[in-house]
Amino acid sequence: MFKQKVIEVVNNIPHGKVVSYGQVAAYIALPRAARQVGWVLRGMAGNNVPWWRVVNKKGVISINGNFHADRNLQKKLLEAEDILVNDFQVDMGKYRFIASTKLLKKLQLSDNYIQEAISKFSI
DNA sequence: AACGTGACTTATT
DNA sequence: GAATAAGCCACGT
Repeated sequence: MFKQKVIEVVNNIPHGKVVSYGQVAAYIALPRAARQVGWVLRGMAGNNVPWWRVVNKKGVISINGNFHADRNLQKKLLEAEDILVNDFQVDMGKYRFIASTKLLKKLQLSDNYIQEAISKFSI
């Protein structure tokens, strides 16, 4: 299930780190399903999922005053993990979490795809 | 089955 | 850079 995989990836983001939607999508072998990642996360508020560690590619909090969740809450949660949030933006170069090959293997990705996925988001 | 909707991304101008 | 356009795909109607 798409939803389950998203949850698994998000649950593996360490404290104090963030990932982008596209990153999560790439980690579940659907590199172009970034929107759906957000769609899943939309329903995750209140669950035991660190949804606030997911931001868009620029490191900006992608919530725009929706009623589901608000960006001030996300900002607050990030800051609670010692992540600097400046004008709803975090420094991706500093805080981006790069998945380990171990984790990606666990997600049943092929070896060559793993290399691709990792290099894509590395500096 | 068809269509609209995005907590997105990429390419183009 | 900003604005635009076009992909993208799970999901509800």
